[in-house]
Amino acid sequence: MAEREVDRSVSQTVKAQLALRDLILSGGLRPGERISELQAVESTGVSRTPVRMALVRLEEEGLLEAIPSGGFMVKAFSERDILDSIELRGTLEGLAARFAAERGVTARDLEPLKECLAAIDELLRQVPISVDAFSSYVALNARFHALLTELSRSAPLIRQIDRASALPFASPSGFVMAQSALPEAQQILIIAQDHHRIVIDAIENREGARAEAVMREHARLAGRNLRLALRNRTHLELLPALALITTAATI
Amino acid sequence: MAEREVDRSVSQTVKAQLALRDLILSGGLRPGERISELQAVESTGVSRTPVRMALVRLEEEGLLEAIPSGGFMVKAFSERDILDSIELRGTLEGLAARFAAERGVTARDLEPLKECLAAIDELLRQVPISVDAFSSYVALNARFHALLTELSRSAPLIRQIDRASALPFASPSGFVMAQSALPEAQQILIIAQDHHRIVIDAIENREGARAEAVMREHARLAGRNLRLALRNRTHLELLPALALITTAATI
DNA sequence: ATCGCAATTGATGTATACATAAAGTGATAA
DNA sequence: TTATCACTTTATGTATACATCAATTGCGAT
Repeated sequence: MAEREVDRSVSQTVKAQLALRDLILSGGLRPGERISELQAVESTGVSRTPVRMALVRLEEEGLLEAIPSGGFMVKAFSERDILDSIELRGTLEGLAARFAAERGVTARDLEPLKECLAAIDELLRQVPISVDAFSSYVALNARFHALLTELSRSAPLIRQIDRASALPFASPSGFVMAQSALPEAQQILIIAQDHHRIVIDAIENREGARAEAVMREHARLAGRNLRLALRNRTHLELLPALALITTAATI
Repeated sequence: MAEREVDRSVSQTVKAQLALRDLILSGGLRPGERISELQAVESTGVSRTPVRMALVRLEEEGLLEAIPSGGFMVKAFSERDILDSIELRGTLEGLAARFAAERGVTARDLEPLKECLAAIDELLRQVPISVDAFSSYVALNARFHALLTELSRSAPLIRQIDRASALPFASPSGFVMAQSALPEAQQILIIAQDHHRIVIDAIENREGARAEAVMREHARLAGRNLRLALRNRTHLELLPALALITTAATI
């Protein structure tokens, strides 16, 4: 099989999973539409077995829904679903922050978090934030959230947060890029960074309730971003997962 | 293939999943032990394809862990892992209760919940609680928690709670049976039922914070049950999932 | 013209064969 | 006696063939 130069270092299953996820998030499949395995075989270039594996994993991931009679379809999400998913993530991250505060962390544990904080501070120093700076922010923000989650030292919680953040519109950086065209952008990033600073301070001082509350509020910034982006209808193409949102307008 | 009368109404995948889950929870496989697919084929009587499907689903369920070089092994849990899983479920159920309170529910929505409440009241009226009554309680308790979760009317949250409760030791009724031999049994059930009553009252009065707090505390009863059962080492055989707990003693 | 039944088509669920990679074992050399 | 290398065995990952079930379409009867 030399029809194309495939990277044999990754398994066919992973390849199918990535290809199908991209296809779904890019809107190649409409919500509610049944995904035919044969059609998926054609799209991905792998055989049915890894395709089936990928479909099962994407269902667990939340992007697909099992059809009772068999097979899978693309899941549809309402705006409420997305806001709930964000609130859910905030609740879980709040629990992680509380665990970290209550159980205590060492100065060494906080080091990478504080480096992240400083790097974001550096980014926000430029007054008109460039698009490149937004991309850097997304990466740093994702790193900060991952480190904070690990600070809980709770494997079950880390696992659950990862699963809750798997949905792209529920992830900590899901709607940051949507801000890049908004005038409120800089203010929102400054507020978010203040949340970051506060949660670290609360954890250092072992203030569990404060750490939990601020992380909950922090997540709600993503909800504000979503509503702003939907209302202004600006740069919606920057939000890949928006193809899955079923609004009254699209029906 | 007439070697045994198999129920063809359920899929082979489901059959394999149930059989393997029972095998794991009953301690047939030791934590950390690699699950051979061929061995699983022998145990379940189905072919490799549905076995592989079942293994993937059990991994997503949290009972198995993927081995980097391929295949799966039985996951090991510490006592801390289990307590964290319970706290996690309590946090999610608390969020569900808060959603229900804040968004409001109709009297019709609460009807089945109150019937559940009354049925449990009836059960607790007998002074020495029989083992049968404990079994009935487990069923009613599971129903109450499921109904309460649905009261949130949030599909993403319901989904996440189901996933968090999939681990048997994290489920609302995971450690109830362990109480059946304890003298504190009746008191704990009375306290639990009081929590049930309070959360309904809070939801009716749209007291979101109260509903959330009481559900969090309610989940912690399961943690108390676990610690009691582990300390007394009594009727541990009633707790199927205990085979997965890696304590200092078992190493 | 419409409703119902049957047949055909196409889907998924399952089984198995094959290839590849990893792990374990044995032998040989230091 | 121990360590290393090679070989064998066995595992998983993948592909494909087959069976079964559901859905759709077409034909016939009312």
